[in-house]
Amino acid sequence: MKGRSKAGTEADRIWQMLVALVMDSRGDWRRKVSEVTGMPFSRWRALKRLVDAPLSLRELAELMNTDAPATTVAVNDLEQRGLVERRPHPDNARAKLVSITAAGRRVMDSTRSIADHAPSALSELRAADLVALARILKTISAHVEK
Amino acid sequence: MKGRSKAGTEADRIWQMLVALVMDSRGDWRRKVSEVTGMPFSRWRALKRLVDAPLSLRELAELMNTDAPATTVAVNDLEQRGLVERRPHPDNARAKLVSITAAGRRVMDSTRSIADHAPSALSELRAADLVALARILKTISAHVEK
DNA sequence: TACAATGATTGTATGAATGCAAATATCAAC
DNA sequence: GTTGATATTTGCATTCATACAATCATTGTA
Repeated sequence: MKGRSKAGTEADRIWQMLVALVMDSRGDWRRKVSEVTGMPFSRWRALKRLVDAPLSLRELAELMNTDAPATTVAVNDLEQRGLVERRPHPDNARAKLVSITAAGRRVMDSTRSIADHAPSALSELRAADLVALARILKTISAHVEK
Repeated sequence: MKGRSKAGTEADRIWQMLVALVMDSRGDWRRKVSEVTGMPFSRWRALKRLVDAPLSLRELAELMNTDAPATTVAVNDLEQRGLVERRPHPDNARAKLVSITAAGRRVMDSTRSIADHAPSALSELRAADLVALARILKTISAHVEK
């Protein structure tokens, strides 16, 4: 369902470089997110998916690549922290819609500015490359948010 | 020590975007590395630091941001798998040098080509942006490897 | 020599991620 | 209305990551 049967598109190779780079030298980012939010990193990941629109637990589970029980536990936790709300699903009495609260948005904002040193290899890029990189990443991020 | 008083903030912000992007949508990469190597992801991370040069346990612990006991456990595991070797430190009888074996290098090679789909936001970038991104990442990676 | 510091190890404890089994309530189809 | 599928929940079991206390040998130094 992705019109892309070849495992090796150019975009995929670039993505692998990105992932390898970040996962290898990601350092303390997870740790810092946990410290700032006071909750496990996985909670932050869940909360992030709810920024744009409410989701059912089923949808959230799918986005997170986990199963329903794990999602229930995560949402329970987030709800007890007052960061999300469970509301009945308008079209389906079985499902529940999970939406982020104002407090939840505040938590997400607080992590947006977490300081993490760029590896020297990045900070020593030519200025033009930095600008280009910033622009490209902005494009990607804007697209991902949707 | 890093000639980076001004460009640092910009580079750091870009780095944060990179990290957030990857950490949020990294999907199954960790999982796949574990599957291919048959060991926890953290072992791969440790092994990666030994590719370039042998390290003492102390040095390895510092690079991984963990403590000595955790490092001992990791090295024990890697040693039992035949991926690293412990040798006496030439200058310090207390320390031991951990070096990667041929089998260890083979494991690292096997993970270099792990397929991971790029998020659609990335594959839909303009061709020129993809090229620029690839070039920039190559520059960064080459620098990091050193 | 005596003593503090270093490097490694063993053991223990805790928090977290992940996956599975089973129960409940609702829906959709027949 | 009975039945099978869907959505959520509870509970459990396993594996990992992480941190800390305590021990032992070695080193450097007073």
